[in-house]
Amino acid sequence: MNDGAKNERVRLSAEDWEDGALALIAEQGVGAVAVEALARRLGVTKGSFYWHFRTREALLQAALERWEEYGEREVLAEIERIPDPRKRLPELFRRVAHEMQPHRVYAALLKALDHPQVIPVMSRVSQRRIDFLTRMYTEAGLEPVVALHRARLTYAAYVGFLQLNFTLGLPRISHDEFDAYVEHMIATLTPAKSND
Amino acid sequence: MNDGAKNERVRLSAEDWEDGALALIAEQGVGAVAVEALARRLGVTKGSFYWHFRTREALLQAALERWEEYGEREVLAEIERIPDPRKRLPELFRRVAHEMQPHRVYAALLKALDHPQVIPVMSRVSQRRIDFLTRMYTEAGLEPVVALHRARLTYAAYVGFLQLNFTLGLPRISHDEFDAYVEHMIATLTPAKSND
DNA sequence: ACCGTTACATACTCGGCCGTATGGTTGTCG
DNA sequence: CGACAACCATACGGCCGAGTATGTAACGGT
Repeated sequence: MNDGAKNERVRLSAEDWEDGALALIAEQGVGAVAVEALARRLGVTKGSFYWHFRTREALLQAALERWEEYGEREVLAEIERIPDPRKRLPELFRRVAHEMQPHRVYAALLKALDHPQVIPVMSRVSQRRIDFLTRMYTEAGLEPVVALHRARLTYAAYVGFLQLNFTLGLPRISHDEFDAYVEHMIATLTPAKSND
Repeated sequence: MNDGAKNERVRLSAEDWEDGALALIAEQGVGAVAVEALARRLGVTKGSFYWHFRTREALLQAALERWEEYGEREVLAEIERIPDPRKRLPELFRRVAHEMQPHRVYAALLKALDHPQVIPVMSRVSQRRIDFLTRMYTEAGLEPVVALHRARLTYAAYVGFLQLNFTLGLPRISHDEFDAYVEHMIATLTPAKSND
């Protein structure tokens, strides 16, 4: 079917531009998504771009929606397959902690919350994730109200961690120390095994 | 002495421009700090600006350093005067939770971490605050390593909260619910009173 | 009263980036 | 093999914001 070779002189599709935009966002932030720059990056010129998209805004919109679509999904589904509800959250934390790539886009979008286009996207994504955490905490035995607060706290810690660590480069934490930090998080934020 | 009337046609000083820049940052973000816009806001023109500063970058630099200088200071000092170490952190949390103004600049700067000038400033400020938290946790009875992790977690939660709540406007949390959230944070992150 | 310094106005240049216009090339299908 | 559509290049117009050049008004000291 559609062979997806992305190198050499093949004609581009709208999706190629969207992927390119997302790559640029991950590397240099939303502000770096300029038409001519992206065109050079893809080995073509503006003329091509304005055939696929009416405006730069349209590209950003499409790219963001594409990212929102293709986000999480697998991870959360796998977590829900774990039978013991109390083992889900620790597993989720460890899983999330050891993938770096998906976070780069999210972190870049956090830095770009002045651009009005990204706000609704980030709102929806964050809200869904907090809802998911709330469910997990509830099923792990917390009262509904407590679960909601704990979910917010957890997700805030996640967001803040992203900012502090690879946006700011706070003293390059070592790999072992990072693992210890994750375990500390689990111990602090996760309901203890013996509890009700 | 120096009458500080900021209205009407008085001559401006460099500090006035810096304060104006900080106000603009708090309201519309770092990107909104444009020379001509700021000049209009102050009732003058560019001509004035380029007398006080060599470049726009210089203004930003000065404004950021001014903010870094005039930051926290009183709050942290007051906290340290509380005799019982275990009562300090809860008090700090409640204090911080009920001031909104100082956070606006910090939140705006979080959204502006693509601008290379703000990164070192934010790094220093964040690092100092984490160090402070680490000391507080240690004095409250935590092991040094645990205290460091807990401090990072706490500060990450703070940063994340800012992003999620008045950068994104996640479902406008009510005042009462917010207080409950803060108490939940204290209960979760603060060493229990009976413990060692 | 004068004069230099401080503070500001006005009018320009210049570069970056968006968007448009138009013409050329590469496919593919009857 | 011609024709129509998909895809791209080149060239241009225009806005916006930074920075420069230069002239001018207020002030403070002597």
